Amino acid sequence: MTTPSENEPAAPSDFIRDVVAADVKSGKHVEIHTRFPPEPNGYLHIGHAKAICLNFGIAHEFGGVCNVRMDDTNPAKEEVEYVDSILADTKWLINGWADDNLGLKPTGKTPDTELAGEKPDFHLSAIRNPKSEISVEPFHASDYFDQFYEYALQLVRKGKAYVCDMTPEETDEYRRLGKEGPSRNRSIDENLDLLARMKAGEFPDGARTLRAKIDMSAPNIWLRDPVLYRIRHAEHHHTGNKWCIYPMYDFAHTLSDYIEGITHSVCTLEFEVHRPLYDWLLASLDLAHPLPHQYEFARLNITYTVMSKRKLMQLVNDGLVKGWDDPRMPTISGLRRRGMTASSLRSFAYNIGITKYPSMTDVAVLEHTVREELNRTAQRRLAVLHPIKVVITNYPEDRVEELEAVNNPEDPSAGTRKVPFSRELFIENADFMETPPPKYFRLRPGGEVRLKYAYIIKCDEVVKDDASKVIELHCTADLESKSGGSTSNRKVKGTIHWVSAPHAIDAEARLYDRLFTVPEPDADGDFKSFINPNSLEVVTAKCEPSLEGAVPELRYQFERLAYFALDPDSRPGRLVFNRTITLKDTWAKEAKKR
RNA sequence: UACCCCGUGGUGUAACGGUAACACAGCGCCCUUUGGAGGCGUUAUUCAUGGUUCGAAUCCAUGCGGGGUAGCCA
Repeated sequence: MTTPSENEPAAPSDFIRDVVAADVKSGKHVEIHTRFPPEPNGYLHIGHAKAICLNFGIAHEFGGVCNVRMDDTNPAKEEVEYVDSILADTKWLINGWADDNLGLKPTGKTPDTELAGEKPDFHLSAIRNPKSEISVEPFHASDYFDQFYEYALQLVRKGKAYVCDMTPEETDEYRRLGKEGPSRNRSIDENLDLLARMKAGEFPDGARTLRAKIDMSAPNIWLRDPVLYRIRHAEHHHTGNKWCIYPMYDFAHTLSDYIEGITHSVCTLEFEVHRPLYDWLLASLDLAHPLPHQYEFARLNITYTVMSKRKLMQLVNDGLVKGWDDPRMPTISGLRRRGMTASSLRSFAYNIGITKYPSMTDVAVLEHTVREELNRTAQRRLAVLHPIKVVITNYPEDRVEELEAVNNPEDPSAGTRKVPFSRELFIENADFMETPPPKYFRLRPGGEVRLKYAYIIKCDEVVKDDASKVIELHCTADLESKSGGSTSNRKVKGTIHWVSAPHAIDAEARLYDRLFTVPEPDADGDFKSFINPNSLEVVTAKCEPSLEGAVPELRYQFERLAYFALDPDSRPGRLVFNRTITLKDTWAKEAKKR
């Protein structure tokens, strides 16, 4: 019997949570409000999972809210398919943990105008744990386009923004040189007029921009009059053809945080140099306090994989994997299909911590976290991946025994099940060696091994085909050695798994391995040249009959082999299992030494 | 090149001016009807130099190393 609190790992501590805790203690914020703001231009990956666990973790631990927000200000790259997958993956990851802290909004809802002090202001509050009868959706930066435009006008009127006529190339050069451009000192009226005409669609793409007027000689590039709006005559997945000018990240992101009442805006390190601009925007507009503050942490890197959305998209588009949710992908949907649970991903996120050091996490940490949970929870089953036939010559042909097998030795409440035993069996090909090396204690000619839950058998005869390939083993069982019996105490060194041949059911087993052969595939050269050619092996497994009732919710340990999860490709009578992760195999290490 | 950030065992993190610790990985042993799990043990750490201090991983300076930014991407 476990209580919910026991299911949750102890809340971690890090420099960002320290700040939040201090802000709560000082009364700076009444309610903590974070946000998870992905751009819908790809699927979420395990790096996003780190960000989700951080942002939702903070909301959860401090009784606050975390908004899911589509940062959709670039119509050229974004699609609804991604919006849908992002929400689904996020919900899956926080399910049963931080559902109550998920901030969404009623479908179609946009900000309300309120009076903040003497000035009009815009707010959009989150509803958490929305009632099922109302339709909800994630927040969208594109829902604030009207407000953004109002704020842009405010900046222009204050003389803090101007319409710039330079080409992209000129803009780059002037910024590099720290030189002021010719349009910089236009009158406010002219800027207002030009901005209105930009919005009205009078100019082609790229003809003009709206720029913040800050300081072209600032040491920080992002303070050298950054672009706030650009002209893009493009249809937007959420706002259609309403706009032909679109706000840039810094402008939209900062004000989205403000509009949603975000208290702690947590992002990755590459935005660190943008923080002065974030603060400048908030300070330059007349906004009600308290204002949000930005904090940065290091993004996740893991060995033997790649993490950037661009590279993941290449793998998909080049057909190197079967889709965004291919179980070899580090995407949330891929890891889920692989059989990793949301709770183990959360544990992983807690284990790796939050710092500003650009680290490379050993994939072994992820694998360990997954094994740790699966060892506690997975149902044990007998299945043979690479079968070889065994005939128990002294066992009657028509006899079948139902043997009792333990479902989970780590959890007695998981109970037991019956497994049929008969004269003809399959065992794992690797569990027999004709001329074994030292320290090999499985089956060999003349040798003995225990069949788990059954008898000790002795290999009498090795049957080979014309090509000298071993195709069958003839063995005799010590009928007195049956597991659980009064004379079952005989010890032999090895115990192997098996499946009764006439009772076995076939299942497709997809044996996944690391996608890349090197720890840092994107360190140098073309990452695609390091693809592991053996990242997927498909075999027909011989499974104990109880696996017929396998369900996608459960995880299975095929004893002595690996953890498996049912794949969505499964159909009645045609099971497909994905290998989530192998058991740690110390024999493999022993064998490797020789 | 300029600006910003970061340097603690092999890897990832903790220690918040007071005995450098935890996890993973590695190695060894024990146990085992999963060569799994578990138990026990073990190897190995503050980038460098100087300064402040009774005392520095922690504060300061310089150097070195790594990362980020320099899109009308986010």
